[in-house]
Amino acid sequence: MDVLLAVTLKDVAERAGVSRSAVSRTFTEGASISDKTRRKVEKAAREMGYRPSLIARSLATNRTKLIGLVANNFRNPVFLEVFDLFTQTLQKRGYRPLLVNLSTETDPEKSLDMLRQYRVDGVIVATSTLPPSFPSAFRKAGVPVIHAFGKFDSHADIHVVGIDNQRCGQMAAQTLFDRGYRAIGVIGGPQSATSTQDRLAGFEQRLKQLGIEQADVRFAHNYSYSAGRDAMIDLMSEKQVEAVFCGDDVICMGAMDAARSHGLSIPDEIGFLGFNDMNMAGWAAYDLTTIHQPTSDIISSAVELVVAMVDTPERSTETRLFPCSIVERSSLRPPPTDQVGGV
Amino acid sequence: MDVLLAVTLKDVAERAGVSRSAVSRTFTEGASISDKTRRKVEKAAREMGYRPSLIARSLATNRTKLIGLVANNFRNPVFLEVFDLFTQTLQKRGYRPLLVNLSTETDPEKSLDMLRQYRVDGVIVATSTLPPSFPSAFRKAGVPVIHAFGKFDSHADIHVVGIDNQRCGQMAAQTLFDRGYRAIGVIGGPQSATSTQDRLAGFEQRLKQLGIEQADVRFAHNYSYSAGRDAMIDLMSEKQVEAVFCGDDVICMGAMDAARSHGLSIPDEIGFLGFNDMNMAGWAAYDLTTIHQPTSDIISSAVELVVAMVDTPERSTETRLFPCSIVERSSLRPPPTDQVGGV
DNA sequence: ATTTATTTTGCAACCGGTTGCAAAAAAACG
DNA sequence: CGTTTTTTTGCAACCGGTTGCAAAATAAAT
Repeated sequence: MDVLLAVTLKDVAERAGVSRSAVSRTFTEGASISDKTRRKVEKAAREMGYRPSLIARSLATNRTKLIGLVANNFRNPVFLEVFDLFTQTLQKRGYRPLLVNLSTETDPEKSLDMLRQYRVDGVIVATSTLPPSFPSAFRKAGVPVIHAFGKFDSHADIHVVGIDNQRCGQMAAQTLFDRGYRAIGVIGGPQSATSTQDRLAGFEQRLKQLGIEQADVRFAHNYSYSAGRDAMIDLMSEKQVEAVFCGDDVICMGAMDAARSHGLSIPDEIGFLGFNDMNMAGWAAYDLTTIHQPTSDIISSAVELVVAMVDTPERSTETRLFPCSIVERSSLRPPPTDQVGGV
Repeated sequence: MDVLLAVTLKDVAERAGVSRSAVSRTFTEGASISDKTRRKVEKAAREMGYRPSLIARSLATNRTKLIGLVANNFRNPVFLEVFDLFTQTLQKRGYRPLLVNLSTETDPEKSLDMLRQYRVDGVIVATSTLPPSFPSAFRKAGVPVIHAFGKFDSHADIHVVGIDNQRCGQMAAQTLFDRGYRAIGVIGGPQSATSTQDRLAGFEQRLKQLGIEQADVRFAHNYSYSAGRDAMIDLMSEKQVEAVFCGDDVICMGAMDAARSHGLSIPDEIGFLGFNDMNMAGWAAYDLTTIHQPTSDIISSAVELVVAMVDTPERSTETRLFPCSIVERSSLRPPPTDQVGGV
């Protein structure tokens, strides 16, 4: 049998013949302790297999080194990258992610409550499908919070790290226009998502500026292949478009397969523009031209910010936006080559 | 400004005019408390926005309600389902997952240590690419541990929940044989993964029993599309096979695309059998015939078991295996129809 | 109305650390 | 060497809860 009762500070102190404070200080960064006692303590600790209890420390210091990570979109492959990056980045800084899965939770209040009870040092809300009121609730509770992938708001009382969705929508419209597409469809993400709304707004605005017909719009009811396929089937049943701008790569893949089953070839008969540039976008079966969202920038920035807020809770609200860019593959006609001197 | 200092037990007790114990009991399941005081306390608590500190409770009860969730495979889409299910299942039972990302961690000991310091109530190690010695380390430290997707061992000192990989390998071989494939290739997952080894062993054993040529084997160096593609390119350069059994659906998709770029059509000229039956396997561009791994059974069982172990740490070691099954799609020739009375 | 059994309550110790403060020890100074 | 300054140390209180125990209050039985 093994040590079931954890060895405590007191045990080590007794063995090393010092006070409990001395042991505590040995394991506290920057505390005043002589080399001699430190060595004594470390020896005793090693021999007994002592590890300080972060729970007890948290209670005393009022810092848990836990960061809540709230998401409601577990089935979308972008979240693989998101989780991977979040966990790694937090880990590197000595923090731990406490995951909250909101995908089925009926009552977001519940999880807010849960995170508060665990006294997390901060929260990162990583979703664009929750209303800003949700992250706000944390702020009201005095918990540092970042809304990653969120909407930046004029009244902005919470930190946002993400992209300018409206500008991305404009970029999408311009891209399709430049390649000669005129009859255009859109398959957005869930209509309630702020990212969907903003991208669509930018998209339509630019189309208008360019003076072409407004796009035919559908919304996928979630970020999934089948939702994309269904939306595309619906779109095709009603209108013939030359290109489709999708609000997410997975949705786009579903839409592409729907188009193919309908006998259309990509990009000759119909073009597709995705969003996110997730890993799979490069897979040969789709080889998707898409708008790259700088996920890893967003995440490291969000982590950096939330960690900084732990020490300066009242820093003024910031919005950090990163630029998106087109990733050229083969689901759209190529851009016109700039023939110098050509007419 | 809002309440920055959290309301404590004492504050509520004073306001309600009762002792601290009374407040504590109000928030403790099954404690002895009269309805009258409970109501008084609840009223005061509500008015002050009191939420018990789980940190303090953990310290006093020696239970954190945290379950460590260790994985090293964040980029494989199966893990979307895994995370989604794990977090939800734990949440439902009042536990929280404390995520550990081992994908880049050079030293697994570090994270073990971290989890111990947080005094997690239990650990679920969800990977087949770590040696059994890793979960064992938790056990030695007196922390309940489950190895999900792990290898069940004869000397089995840790609980394993997963599948019988060897039997699955046999099933794969039999399936390919039944459909008339004779020149067969295998693209396994990473060679060091126990799941890879076991499946391969079962596969080869069955081929031998069936008296056909041994398979040509390659290993993908990780669970990724590109690793699958590379392995397939390598395989094709050396030998012409009629069908390939892949150790994972993502690997399989990479392999399929490699075959297609090589001009082969699926399933007419080459067949593919995947593993896992992840969501994407049903996507039209691949439509993969694959072996279904009952992920959700494995996960709910693992959670159930780890939670049970919190109360009975010394329950005897269990191995829980769930059956796999073939999911018929279109990447393999159809099975021979059983012509009654036929020759 | 007593006596007895049951339920509810508060006291106080404890969980395992941290930290301000003053005393003790060590180092620097004259 | 004695003094002054700096560093190290231990004491004791605290973080915010839980819980065994005995006293107090209530309910049941006689």
